[in-house]
Amino acid sequence: MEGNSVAMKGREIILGILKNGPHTGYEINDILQTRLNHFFDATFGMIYPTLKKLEAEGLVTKQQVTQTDKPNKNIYQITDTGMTVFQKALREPTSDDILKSDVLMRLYFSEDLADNDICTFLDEEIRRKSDKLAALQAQLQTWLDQGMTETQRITFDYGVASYNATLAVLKAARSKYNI
Amino acid sequence: MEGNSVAMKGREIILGILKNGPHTGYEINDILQTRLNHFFDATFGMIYPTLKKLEAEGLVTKQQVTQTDKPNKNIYQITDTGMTVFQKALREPTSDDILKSDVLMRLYFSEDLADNDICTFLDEEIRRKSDKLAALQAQLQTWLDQGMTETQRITFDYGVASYNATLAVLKAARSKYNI
DNA sequence: CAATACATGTAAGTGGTTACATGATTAG
DNA sequence: CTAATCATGTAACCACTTACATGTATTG
Repeated sequence: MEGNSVAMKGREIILGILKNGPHTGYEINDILQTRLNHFFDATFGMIYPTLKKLEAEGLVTKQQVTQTDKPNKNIYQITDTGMTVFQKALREPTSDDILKSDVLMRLYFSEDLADNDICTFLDEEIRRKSDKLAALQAQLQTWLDQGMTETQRITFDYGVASYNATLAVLKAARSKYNI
Repeated sequence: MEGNSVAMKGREIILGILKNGPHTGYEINDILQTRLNHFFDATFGMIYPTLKKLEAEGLVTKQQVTQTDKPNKNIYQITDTGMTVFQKALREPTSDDILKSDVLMRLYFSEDLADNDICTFLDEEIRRKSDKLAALQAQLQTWLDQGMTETQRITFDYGVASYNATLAVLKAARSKYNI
């Protein structure tokens, strides 16, 4: 039906982040939540087990750091093997993106719903997307200061454009209801 | 961290399609691939087992139809219990949408990639999105003729807007490379 | 005095995906 | 002769998700 390419998964994505310097699981989550949030979802429940597996496979190494004022932490660093694995994955053919929108699904099926309910859905989504757009835009300057590649800029612009375009449709739809 | 709402899954989505009339698994796939394609991914490997579970739970009933010119088929119809389950799910609080973009991921990490490789990624994605946009727009008239609700129109407009906005960013990025 | 930032992990579950298996008819 | 349309299913796998468990220091 489609090509047999396989998307980069948590494994490769964590390797990619580690490629630019050693990090803790907590920091990896932070990067994922702020800069990649509009095209990837991360949870600690995925990050820590993946880091453990990566270490067992020899793709990363762990360094334990004892801290007195804060909890102890584990700093992970990518190995040469890890680097090779990542570089190979990066060059595979790309695969289709995957979008699952619960709100669009509700709208699709909402013919027997009251206008009031539909407006609640729309309002919720407008709020959510506005917040995400604001969060993304808020850290552009920091990102630029810390070093943003040209291709990372594309991912940023993509996010902003996507949020703006979909927000416009959502708001236009919302304005047709007198509630 | 976030609300505890749970998105509608394959189960509820199939019930939703069956709510508007009986269908075979094959037809359900068709609807999903054409009208909901931009916000939901369906495969036969998910549809048939789900239909089986739904039948076991008494939410749908199966009617076997023997055909001579084509393979036999099973027509599924929603039951009253199925209807109740669906209507309840529809009224739950909505949850965040989920986007996983392999291409944006590659772009994010592509600093050590040659311009040539980046262009390949961009071209692939432009092609894919153009095709999907064309496919979506191509069946607007059929959809309107067969009966499109106002809220379904929102999901259509959302798709078109999203494709157009992201295509614009992709094309602008592509035009910066002289390849 | 509550929330947030810092920090790491496990166990159980699940909602799928991928690959395989089968096969007739029709259109180009 | 090839591809597409019609049509249904299973088995194995797996990458996560959800929920739980634990704790300090700082900020408002």
